[in-house]
Amino acid sequence: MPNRTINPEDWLTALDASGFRVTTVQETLIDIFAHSEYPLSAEQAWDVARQSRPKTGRATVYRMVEKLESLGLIRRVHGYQGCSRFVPALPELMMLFICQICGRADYLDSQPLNDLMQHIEHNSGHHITDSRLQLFGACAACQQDA
Amino acid sequence: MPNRTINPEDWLTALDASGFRVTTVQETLIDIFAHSEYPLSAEQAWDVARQSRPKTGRATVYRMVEKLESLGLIRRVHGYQGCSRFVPALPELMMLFICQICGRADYLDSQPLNDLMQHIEHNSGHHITDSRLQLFGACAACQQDA
DNA sequence: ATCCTTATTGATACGTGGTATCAATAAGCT
DNA sequence: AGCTTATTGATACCACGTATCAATAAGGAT
Repeated sequence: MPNRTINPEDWLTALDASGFRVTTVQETLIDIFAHSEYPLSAEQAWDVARQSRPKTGRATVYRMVEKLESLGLIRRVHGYQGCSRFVPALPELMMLFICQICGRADYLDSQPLNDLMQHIEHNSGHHITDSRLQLFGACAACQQDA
Repeated sequence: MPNRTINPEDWLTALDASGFRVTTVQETLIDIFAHSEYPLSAEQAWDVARQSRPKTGRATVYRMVEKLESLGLIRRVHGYQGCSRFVPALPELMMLFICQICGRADYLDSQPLNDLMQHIEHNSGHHITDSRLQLFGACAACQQDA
């Protein structure tokens, strides 16, 4: 799904570097999130995980999602189907486009958004520390098919 | 909270125009959402509603929230405290700034966002039908106080 | 390689936010 | 005022997520 390659090894390295133990569940779940074609909820990831690792616990999946999010490796998608799905986080690509037809996420360069934020800071007097921009519609590929 | 006046009468008119019956619960809840200083969850609105109308049912509040949202009169805030709070919707002011200190929402003119979207449509080939931009930080007033 | 410590896990129970059901109520037309 | 039917409120229910806690397994020390 991401229009840039995600390397699961990097995520394991990041966990290790943060002092966490590297376990088999983690490897399983990281693989699932890093390679998913679509935004995944914890529940969905749990289903996938149990296919290859049946005794995986539900709480463990939720814990992993929380950990990956707090480490900035995945980020929440605020979509029409709710706000409980996650995609890999790509730091320089903060804008998400979600296709309402195929469900895939496209990552967009955030520079225009940064410019917009600076403009707003200047005009409003607010100090902006974080932003969240998501776009919805029909992706280029799905428009072709229609 | 909104930097523009909300008229509860208009909401009742909108409900009526859509063929819904106008009831006392509706008036109560519309007043609550239209006049709240902060984004409100259904649960919070329920608490407030029961102060003046004790036998108000929980399901009724959820139903009203859904109705008001589907009519475009309130909109969901996707914030750090979750995604279950709502603010009055102001059609021309689609960008929300949420102050992390006082919790208030500020509505910003959407023209720069529209320009950004057009730019992205042109560059990506996607057809954008909806957008959601929220900004977080410290509002001008709260910066003064600090 | 084995032992030891302790982070991590999985099972269970629990909590919260939201929904389905359905009889009772009350809009609003006649 | 009476009738029809949308709306309501109480209850039960469900889904998603979290707390608990004994069992397991990382991974450093020996």
